[in-house]
Amino acid sequence: MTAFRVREFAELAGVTVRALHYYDRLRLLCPRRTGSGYRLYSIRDIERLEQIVALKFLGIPLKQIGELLDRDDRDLSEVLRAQRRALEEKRRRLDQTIAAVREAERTMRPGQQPDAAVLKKIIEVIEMQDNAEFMSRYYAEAVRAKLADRGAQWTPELQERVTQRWTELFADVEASLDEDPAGEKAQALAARWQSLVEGFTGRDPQITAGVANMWADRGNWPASLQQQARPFSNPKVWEFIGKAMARRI
Amino acid sequence: MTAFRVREFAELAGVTVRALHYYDRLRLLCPRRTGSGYRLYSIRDIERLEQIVALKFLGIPLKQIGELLDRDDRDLSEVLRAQRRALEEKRRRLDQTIAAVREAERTMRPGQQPDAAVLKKIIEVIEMQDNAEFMSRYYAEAVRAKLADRGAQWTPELQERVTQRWTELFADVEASLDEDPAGEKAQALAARWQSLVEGFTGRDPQITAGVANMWADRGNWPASLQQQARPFSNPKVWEFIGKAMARRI
DNA sequence: CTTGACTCCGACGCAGCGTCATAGTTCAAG
DNA sequence: CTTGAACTATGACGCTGCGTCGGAGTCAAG
Repeated sequence: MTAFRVREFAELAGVTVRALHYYDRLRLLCPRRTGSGYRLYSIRDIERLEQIVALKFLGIPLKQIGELLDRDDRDLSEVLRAQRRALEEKRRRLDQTIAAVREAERTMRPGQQPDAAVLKKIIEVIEMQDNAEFMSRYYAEAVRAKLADRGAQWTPELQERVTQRWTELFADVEASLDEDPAGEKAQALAARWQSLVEGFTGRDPQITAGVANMWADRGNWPASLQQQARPFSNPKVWEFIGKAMARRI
Repeated sequence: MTAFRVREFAELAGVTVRALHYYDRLRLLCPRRTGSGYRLYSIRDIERLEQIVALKFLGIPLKQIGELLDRDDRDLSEVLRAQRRALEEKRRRLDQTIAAVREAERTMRPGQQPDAAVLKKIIEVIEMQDNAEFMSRYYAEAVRAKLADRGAQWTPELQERVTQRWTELFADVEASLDEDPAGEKAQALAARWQSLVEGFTGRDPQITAGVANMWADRGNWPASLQQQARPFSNPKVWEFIGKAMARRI
């Protein structure tokens, strides 16, 4: 039976010697040995190596590959499905990231723009991708607010108005959870959402401070909101709005 | 001036305390300190942090982010362009990977197929993606050949014929390097290429052995090939064929 | 026997933190 | 003032998939 030593085998197979050592140590691919300890690879080994490379290419961790190849049953189809889904999700993210960079580049064309404006574009996209981070935007605003001047002209009347707008919007969104996020109704809700965000956090710094504080300190939420069993905590609403906003890009 | 300690700041900004520690140690974001060493974050810090998060989101390494933010000039647009291209390339790869998994899943549906066949599908795609690995396919075949029976019916006449076919094909490809890889001519070349590969490596194991040996041992290439200043080493040819093959998928 | 080309194994490095472990700080309640 | 809970700081190891030494053994040729 013809056999190869690591170097030759590695070149033939298109991997590095180090990788073969590593697979050996992980018990993924353990060749025979000579009396003096040299590795000897044979035909069985190259087939197994090809399988390893193929699965690794799919982004499956080596540890899992080992289990897969040893229990040679139909785990594989399950793994493939799961991996494909993970890859597709990754691609969705990647697409949005690319869109973000394009947008940033476009914004930059004028040339004299400071980095800040460009980077904010990116941040917006980040926040749309993940509901948790989506929320963090308000926290970020909250920081600025706290640092500016706490509750300057944040009158109880204004607070009431803001609260009411958000409450209504949340109620409307909750009532529309089974709509298509790309559909008209959802897009209208997304537009309202955005206008609320911009209207209150973008214009008047004093009002910004007030809104931000409201978001930041859950304990300080007005009674009208607290009564609703923490309405802002309904993840479905955030999820829905996240999707709808994503379609607006 | 209002300031925050790590925990609060981290929650407000949507990152972890550990990350802030890490950014500090990398000199990316170094807040002020209290007398006893506690970190104190202020408004400047959150802006910088937002920029860091944005750039990190694009996949730019932290080290480079530090340099970018410190030299606050138009390096940024250059970086964005480069990063976008990298992301787009990544996306291309991802697409092909997903296609590979889908194909593998499809092949698997019958159920009784051994893993080997499924994984080979994936390997084919891997090799199309990267010229270097594309070449490795022949090396892989070479291993099997060497392990089978060296040079069984690999007569000099046959060797001459094979050599001539490949030589012709290489010459034709080299002459067409400025064609569109998706165009008719290129696709015809790709078809010839594939038929050569399949015709000689797929059918007769004896011939397979011979061809494989030819590919594997550069030193043994027939004089007719060696004369050509290592024609198989012209990376442009491999690149072109790689692209053309990719369009065939 | 020497030389040069391989081989072995062990260990550190990288990126970006997560996760203890150990020790000091702060602040309010008792 | 003390006590305890809740923070904070630093340091070190872990993870992935190897790349890259470094010291030491092996093998075939000259």
